[in-house]
Amino acid sequence: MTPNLDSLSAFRHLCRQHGIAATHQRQAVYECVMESNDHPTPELLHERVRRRIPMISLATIYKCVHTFMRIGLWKEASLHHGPVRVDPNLRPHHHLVCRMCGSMTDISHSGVDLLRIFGKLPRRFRADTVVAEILGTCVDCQIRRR
Amino acid sequence: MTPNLDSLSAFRHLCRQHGIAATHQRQAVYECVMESNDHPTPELLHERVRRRIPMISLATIYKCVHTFMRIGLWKEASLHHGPVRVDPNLRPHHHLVCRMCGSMTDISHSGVDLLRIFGKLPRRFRADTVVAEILGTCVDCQIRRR
DNA sequence: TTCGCTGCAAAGGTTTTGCATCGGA
DNA sequence: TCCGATGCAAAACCTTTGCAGCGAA
Repeated sequence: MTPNLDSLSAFRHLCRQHGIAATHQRQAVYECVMESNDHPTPELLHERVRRRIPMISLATIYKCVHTFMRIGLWKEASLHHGPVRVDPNLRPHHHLVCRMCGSMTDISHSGVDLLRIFGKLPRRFRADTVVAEILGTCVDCQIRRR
Repeated sequence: MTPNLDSLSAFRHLCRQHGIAATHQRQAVYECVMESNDHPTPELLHERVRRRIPMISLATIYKCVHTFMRIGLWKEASLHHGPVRVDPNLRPHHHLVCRMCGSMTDISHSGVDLLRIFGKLPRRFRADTVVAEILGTCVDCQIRRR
C-alpha cells in the first residue's frame, strides 16, 4: 500500500524509486505537466514552469521531459514527430509505424470503420478522419537489433 | 470518362485541372512519390528525384510537396509533426487532434480494443500499441475561423 | 565530497522565406 | 510576354550536446 504522502515527499519517493535526483526543477516540471489537461510542447511548458522558477532553461525542460519519458512516467503524444512524410494513398487506410526506424507502412482499411466505432465523440469537435496508428517494431529492426 | 493518356499527358492533364504549371520538376517529384511504397521524407525524396534532375533543390521538393498536398493529391502521413507533445496519461486512450491549431485532447478508450480489431496484422510486424487519432477541428478553431 | 543536474551557448537537423532568374502557358 | 516556379542562400524553428559550475544525496 502506497503511503499517503504530501506532494513534496511523494515526488521525492517517485524519484528515489527510479534512481534519479529530486531537483526542484524536476519537481516544477513534473507538477506543471501533471496539472495540465492538454499535451504541452516543451516551449509551452517552459513558459508555465518559469512562473515558478524564472531562470529555468529550455534545455532543462527538454532534459526533464526525456528523463520522465525514459523512466516510463510519460509518453510522447505526438507520434513519430520529425520530418514530414508524404502519403499519396487517398483511400482510407491505417499505418504500421516502427518505433525504432520511423518507417511507415500502409495496411488496408479492412472494413474497420473507426468513425462508426467512435460514434459518440464530443459533439463540439468536428471530426473528419480517424486513423489507427499501430506502433511496434518492423521486420528489419527486429533482425537488426542487438 | 477519363481519356487514356500516357504518363506525360496524364500529368499535364492533372496540373491543368488544378490550375498549376506542369514543370518537369513537379513531374519528377510526382512520379517518384507515386512509385514509392513507403512514405518518403522530403530529404529522401530529394535523393531519389536527383537521379533524374541532378540540380533540383531541396526547397523545390518542399514546395512541390506542399503544392500537391494543398490541391489534395497527397496527405501528410506523419500526423501532427512539429514540436514534441508530452502525454502524462498512461491509461489507454485516443486523441482528438485539431488540424488547425494542433491541439490534442484525450478521449477515453471506451472499451474499444483496437489491437483485437486489428488482430490479423502482418505477422512479421511486432505491434505493441494501437492509437486512434481522430482528426478534425476543435471548438475554438471552429469559432475563430473566418 | 561526489556525482548527477543545470544553464548557457553552440551546433545539428528540418522547414520556410526572399529574391533574382528561368521557363511554361 | 507574363506570371508563376525554381534555385540559392539566409533565416527560422525545434532539439540536442558539450562543458563549467552548482546542488542533491
